[in-house]
Amino acid sequence: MDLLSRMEELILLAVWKLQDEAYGLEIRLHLSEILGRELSVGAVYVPLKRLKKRGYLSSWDSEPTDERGGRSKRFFKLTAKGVNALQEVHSVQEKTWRNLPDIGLGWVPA
Amino acid sequence: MDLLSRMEELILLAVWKLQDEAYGLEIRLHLSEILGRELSVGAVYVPLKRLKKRGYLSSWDSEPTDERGGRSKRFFKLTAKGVNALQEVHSVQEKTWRNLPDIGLGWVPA
DNA sequence: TTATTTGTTTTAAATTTTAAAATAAATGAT
DNA sequence: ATCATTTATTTTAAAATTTAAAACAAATAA
Repeated sequence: MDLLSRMEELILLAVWKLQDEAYGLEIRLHLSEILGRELSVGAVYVPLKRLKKRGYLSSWDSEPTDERGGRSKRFFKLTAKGVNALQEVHSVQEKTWRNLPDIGLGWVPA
Repeated sequence: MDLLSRMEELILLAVWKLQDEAYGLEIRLHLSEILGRELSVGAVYVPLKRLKKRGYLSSWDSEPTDERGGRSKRFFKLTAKGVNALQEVHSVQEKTWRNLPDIGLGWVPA
């Protein structure tokens, strides 16, 4: 089983966090804020499609809304497999970030 | 400023952890244990070289040892820039993994 | 009907990852 | 001495991922 890539992790976590508002442009906005830089549209939509194809996400298309430009949105939701994959990276992160020795370079993680 | 990729993060953390034993094959062994699967040699050496070129790592070549096959090793050490980059991904991980709502899929990170 | 807004898709280049083969330099065995 | 084995790094090419930009689609506003 392969670990999620960085972007895949960020996108799955964004879907988790955004709950009922997890669709492409909103995910992009959310992650842009967290990263402190503008993500391109493709940087989100391309991996979203891949994650769905691999069964980490499910999706459904909404009805259009009556706002200006309010097209149908494709909403995403984590699958059990998606949660599992997140659990795996989390476990690796736990292992790698724990018990780092002091090497006198000014910072040790909390 | 771009985030470290997953593999870059893992390698920098391995160098940190291994301290005086941070060279290619040892890093590979260490990460293979953590990931629970065999990493190819290139999977470690290729990013190591890139991380050095970008200034996240410094290196020095040891003298050969008197063990069977004990060639000179290239040891790596984190630079201040490397620690900084780790600090950045750590900060993003903090933000993304904190306050995830319960979505009833059987697991919420500690 | 034309412009603007919100949203998704496509595409192609750049970058990263991976596996495999090649190379290098050491000791052990015959 | 020569050959085999071991430890170690380099190179290479294919596959996969990331990214930016352009294209496309469908809605409301003017």
